[in-house]
Amino acid sequence: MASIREVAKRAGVAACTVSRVMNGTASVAPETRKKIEYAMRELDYIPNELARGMFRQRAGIVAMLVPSIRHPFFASLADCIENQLFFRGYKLMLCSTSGETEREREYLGFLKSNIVDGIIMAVSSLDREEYAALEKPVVMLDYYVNDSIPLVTADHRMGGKLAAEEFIRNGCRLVLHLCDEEKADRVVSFESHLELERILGEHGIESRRISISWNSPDMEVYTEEARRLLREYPEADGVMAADMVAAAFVNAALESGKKVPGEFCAVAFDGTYAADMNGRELTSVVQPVEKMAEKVVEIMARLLEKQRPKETDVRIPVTLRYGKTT
Amino acid sequence: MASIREVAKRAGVAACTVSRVMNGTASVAPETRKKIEYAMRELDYIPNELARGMFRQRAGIVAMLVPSIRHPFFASLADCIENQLFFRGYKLMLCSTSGETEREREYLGFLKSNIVDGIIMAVSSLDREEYAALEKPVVMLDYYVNDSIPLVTADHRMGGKLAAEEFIRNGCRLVLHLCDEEKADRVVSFESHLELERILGEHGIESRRISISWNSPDMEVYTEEARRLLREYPEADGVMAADMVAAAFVNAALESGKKVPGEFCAVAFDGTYAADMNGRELTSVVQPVEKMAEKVVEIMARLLEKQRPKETDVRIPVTLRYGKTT
DNA sequence: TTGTAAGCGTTATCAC
DNA sequence: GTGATAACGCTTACAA
Repeated sequence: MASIREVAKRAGVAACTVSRVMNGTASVAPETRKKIEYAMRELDYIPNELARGMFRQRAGIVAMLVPSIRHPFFASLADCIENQLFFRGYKLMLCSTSGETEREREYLGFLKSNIVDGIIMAVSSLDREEYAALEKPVVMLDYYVNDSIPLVTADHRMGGKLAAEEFIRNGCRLVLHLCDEEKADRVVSFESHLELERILGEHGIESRRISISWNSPDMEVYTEEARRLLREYPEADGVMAADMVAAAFVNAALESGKKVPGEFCAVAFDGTYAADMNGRELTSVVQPVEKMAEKVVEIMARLLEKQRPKETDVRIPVTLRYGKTT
Repeated sequence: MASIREVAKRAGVAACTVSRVMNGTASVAPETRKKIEYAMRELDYIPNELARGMFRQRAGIVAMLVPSIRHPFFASLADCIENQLFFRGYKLMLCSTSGETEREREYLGFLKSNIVDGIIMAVSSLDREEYAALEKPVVMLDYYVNDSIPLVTADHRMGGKLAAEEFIRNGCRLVLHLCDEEKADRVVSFESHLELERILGEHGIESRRISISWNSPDMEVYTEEARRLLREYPEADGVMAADMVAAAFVNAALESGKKVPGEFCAVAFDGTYAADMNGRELTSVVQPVEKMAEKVVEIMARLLEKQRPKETDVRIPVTLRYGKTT
């Protein structure tokens, strides 16, 4: 691997001049430039980004922490984010915590080690203090830390409202809604559940909040759980849950002879391709993944350039997409 | 960010002694060690990996190139690979080419720029020569380049055989099978199609090979295409395709009043969670993602350590999982 | 056991 | 317009 000095020697100039040609940081005589460009081509010279990064103290890499890459929602989001980062010249390091707190912590350490320049958090199992202490570019998805750490999230309250209204329109009497475990009350997405409960309550409709872990998406597990819950709540006639879980419920309901819709309604939360996979497309609250990715990366880019982000609390409207389950 | 020199100054020693403590590269007097460890803690010192990488000429990062992160198969594979890399102290940079050749080429450049130490290719739209010219750790999934670039792949021939036998058992007469575009004949996965055709042919069963692009998985597109093809081949009574595509076919077939199975059979290739999402789980040829990831990373790790890999052509057996579509 | 000095490959500063 | 020189933070001879 040719170094800048070898190129310089070959072109009969000093290393810094080669650098100037590459970066256009100063004017170089046309003739000198020619010689240098020739030498570069001849040696098939490619600058060493590791050395550049070392000098500038930046790696050009942004990490994204997710519970599991396989999860359709995070996979979709990661895809969009990678794309946005790419256009701005950053690379994506994708880190799967598998729901392990220790692993999340280890990944966070990448910031201090200068392995990455910033982190996008699509997972959050630590205490606020730990995130607050990072003092480096961090953008949270779905988890409020404090006013100085930007937050981007879908408008979950609105999602809960849209779902509730749909259940009401469908005349449901008992709606199950599944959220992510105990820590649920720390994330913004929990608002959809609160809002759902509130509105349904106002209309005299019952609801049951149920915890489920979805660190690693597995239809078999979900389906088994859905069957169990439908046995436990035989009068349930509605469910709100993440795409795959909602799909599992629809399958289980059909299995047990219920009509969907009619006797059982489902509203999928997220609205990724997973909500479409079922023969009957699921009615879903769609998180605008693309737009979220744009916002996240826009903010991250500003932070990386040491600028203050334009917004630090972005709530992006969701929409209700009508499918065949309500 | 404290540097090693600051730690050294604080502990009243030279920088190299601090380095020795961190890396255990030489014996250090217990007392000195104490002082250094104390200073490190006091300054909250974390070594700068960028500088370390620069010295060792390695980033500690492996890139994986995929057509789309969202695709269930690649998402699953990436998840396992990230996990395997993590245990060996490497990080994963996930790169989505979106099917664009130029973008693939740009990502490959990461090797020469020292941005990553190795690349795992789950995509391949370039000519063999370009891969052969890389001269750095590269492991191919599903695409044979030459004997010196290791290849890991599921045994697609076996997959084709298993699928064919299943169609035969089901008494199918015309089987559609969908593969990825023109370049299809360059990847090992194409063998499943050849084998399917061969065996079906031997049994006097017709088959049609159909090209489809799946760079970005989209159920709507697939379903529309499935409907169209079922209209074009009304006598079709079997299909082999990637999970999501197979699911789309099952949905379309049911829509058009066919019984599944009975009048129409489907064998999904891949067997990710996507094959389970449909209420009727799809009969599928399961690629052992976990095992593939293990092999890939094992080989990559050896290459990164400048050792010769134990195997350079790994074909991992697939299995047939019985679902409700045959 | 420890320190000095050089170097990894790049770029910025300051002369000339 | 160009070249020396130093610096980014770390590690490894080589010396002491």
